[in-house]
Amino acid sequence: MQGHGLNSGSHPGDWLSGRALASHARGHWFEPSIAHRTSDEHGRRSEQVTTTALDVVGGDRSTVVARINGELRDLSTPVAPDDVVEAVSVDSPEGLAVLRHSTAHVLAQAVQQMFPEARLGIGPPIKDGFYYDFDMPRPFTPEDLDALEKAMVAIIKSGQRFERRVVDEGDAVRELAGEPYKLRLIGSEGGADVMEVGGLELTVYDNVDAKTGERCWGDLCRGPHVPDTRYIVPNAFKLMRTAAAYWLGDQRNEQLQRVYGTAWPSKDDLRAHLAFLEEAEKRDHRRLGAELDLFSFPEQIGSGLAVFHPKGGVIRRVMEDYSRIKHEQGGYEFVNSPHITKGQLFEQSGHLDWYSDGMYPPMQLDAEIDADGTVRRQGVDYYLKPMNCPMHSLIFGARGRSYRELPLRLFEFGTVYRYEKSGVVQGLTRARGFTQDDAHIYCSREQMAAELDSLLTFTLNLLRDYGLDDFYLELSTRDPEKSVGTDEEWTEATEALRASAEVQGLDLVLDEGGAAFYGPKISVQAKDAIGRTWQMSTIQVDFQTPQRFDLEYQGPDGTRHRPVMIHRALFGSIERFFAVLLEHYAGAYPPWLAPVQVVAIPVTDAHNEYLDGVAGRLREHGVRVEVDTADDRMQKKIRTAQKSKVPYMLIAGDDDVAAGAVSFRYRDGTQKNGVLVEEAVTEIVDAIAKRTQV
RNA sequence: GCCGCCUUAGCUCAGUGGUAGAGCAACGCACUCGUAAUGCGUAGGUCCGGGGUUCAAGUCCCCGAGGCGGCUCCA
Repeated sequence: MQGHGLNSGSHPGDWLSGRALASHARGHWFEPSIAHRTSDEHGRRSEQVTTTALDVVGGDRSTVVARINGELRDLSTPVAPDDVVEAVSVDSPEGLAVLRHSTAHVLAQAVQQMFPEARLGIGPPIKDGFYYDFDMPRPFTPEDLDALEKAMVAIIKSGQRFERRVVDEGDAVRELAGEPYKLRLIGSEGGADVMEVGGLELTVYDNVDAKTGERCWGDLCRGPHVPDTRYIVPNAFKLMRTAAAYWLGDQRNEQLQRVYGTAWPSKDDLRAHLAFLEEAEKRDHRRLGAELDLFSFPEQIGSGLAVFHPKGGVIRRVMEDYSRIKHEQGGYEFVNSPHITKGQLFEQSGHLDWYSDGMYPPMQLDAEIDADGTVRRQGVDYYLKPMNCPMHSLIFGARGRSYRELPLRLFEFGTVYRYEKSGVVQGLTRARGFTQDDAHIYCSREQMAAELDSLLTFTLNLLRDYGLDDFYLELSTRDPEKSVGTDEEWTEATEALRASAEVQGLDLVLDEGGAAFYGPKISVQAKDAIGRTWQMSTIQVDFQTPQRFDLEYQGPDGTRHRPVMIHRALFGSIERFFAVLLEHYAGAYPPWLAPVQVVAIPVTDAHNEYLDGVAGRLREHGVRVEVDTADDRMQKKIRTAQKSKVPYMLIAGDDDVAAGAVSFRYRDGTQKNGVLVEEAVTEIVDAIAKRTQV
């Protein structure tokens, strides 16, 4: 009972502000019939009938809040005759967020029941659920989560009402004397973003026992909430994990203990969500990488540094080969640059000043120091390169350049090393050594728009060739605080990017102020087979590097001009793209990418020789084929091949040998028997050439 | 980097402070079989590394490495 809290509500951007929030709400124009305005100037309840939003749109428990004149409000909100009242369903994004937010309150109440010393942080709804932060005497354990879930169910079943109460700042401060973090929210800390009190008033949501009317708990919160805790379905929420999190997301602040939960309108929805998580886990590239023998991270090499095994190496090589061909056709020229460089290069580029924390520390060479510590000869620092752009810029500047050479497109599979902080390294998606499919395009200001336009088309087509086809684009614009260059340059580049994006007819999301210091950026976001979004390609305009490297070309008028530089990586990094494709396909690659495209399975070892011949025919066409001559039964070989996710199994027994045929078994278990060898070869070679999935 | 958890055979995992286990994979032998596991056998271990407590440590404590989940970060 001692816990009074403020809830700052949600982080902006996590919900409600997302694009294209389809509303399931129905609109109602309230017709005044029996209602009377009831509030007197002292706010006392009168005996008159109060008409609330619930009266207008409620009754159905799937309606959790109302939108009154466009604002989300509690169902208990009184409405006036000319108010426009819409029901907001728990199935809508807004309604679901309210359900999750209310569930977060129940969690916080349960935590303070079990741990009276716990102090409240913030507890917003997020994608798929909610979290709540607590200052705890000790971290939560998995057993705590079980116990908290049970306590939450008890709270839910007791049917506490969420009651909104407006408080003035003085009352709020008194009421929340025991909640230091909430007090800090009431003060200026965190700003309006976190306060979320509508900018006008502070409100507390009290949890009131349905039977006794006793106030059980409360939290300062903008709301709105579901009418009572029974709107939360006891078996449709689950506490997922605990983690530490910095107060207000700032590394300099205290670390609080965060509990993540998920909550849904129904048990089936929860079950579907858990099934999705299970599917995602099955596809996890770290798991599949080991299962399919594609790559590993030997501890002896170091964190975040992968080795690719033969099967992973094949996939990687095919990915690179295809990309090379496309880049060659796209007018790129291929360059190479070393992995290490003197630090001076990164001083010139500016990276050493800004990003040295993210670089491996230098190797000092050639220094001579006496026994007494006197430096006899100054050494030179060499660094592993964390990016390729300075090297490409040196190539551009290696000789005088003509406008006739532009756009000059320099491409390299450039391996870079970044000293990622230990806690962020994650499989192939966040490694310390990785290879970018990196290119830098040097062009004139006049060429920039057309170049960006064709580049974006090139990018999307390449991604489509690898099997990704559901995209949206994100445009990151200038942060005036952290950027260089003139307004004119930025506007021109940003508009060129925007225009090129619009040509594609894809959704374009604005990432205000998200650009790097040197220029605006477009990134391609791709959805994978189970609907997860990955940031793939990035295209950045850079005015800064050409200046730092004093890059020039001679124009048709004979004067020197500064080129514009476009950075672009389509895979981002090969390793990361490898991981995305692996998860996208769940290891069941289309034939052109599959490390082993065909496994030939003899019914008995008497048919080995025949299948060796078939395999030979396939190899003539460059097909990656293996004959399984192991001392196993045929069924076992099928199982083995199936588990390795090979696209084609070719089986042959006496019947096939007699007919000069083979029998197909596909990954989905279907079969096609008695196919003449030549037809089988054609089918397989054809699918590989066309890069189709089977 | 910060917080929490984890690390036992190639993989997935059991294992009360008292002599290290299983399944799969590998290898050998037998079996010769028509669309997801034939049988029998063999081998495989610095219990992540180092230090400590203890008569005794895979097990308890400390330090380090690596991993996982988050936070912060991601040129």
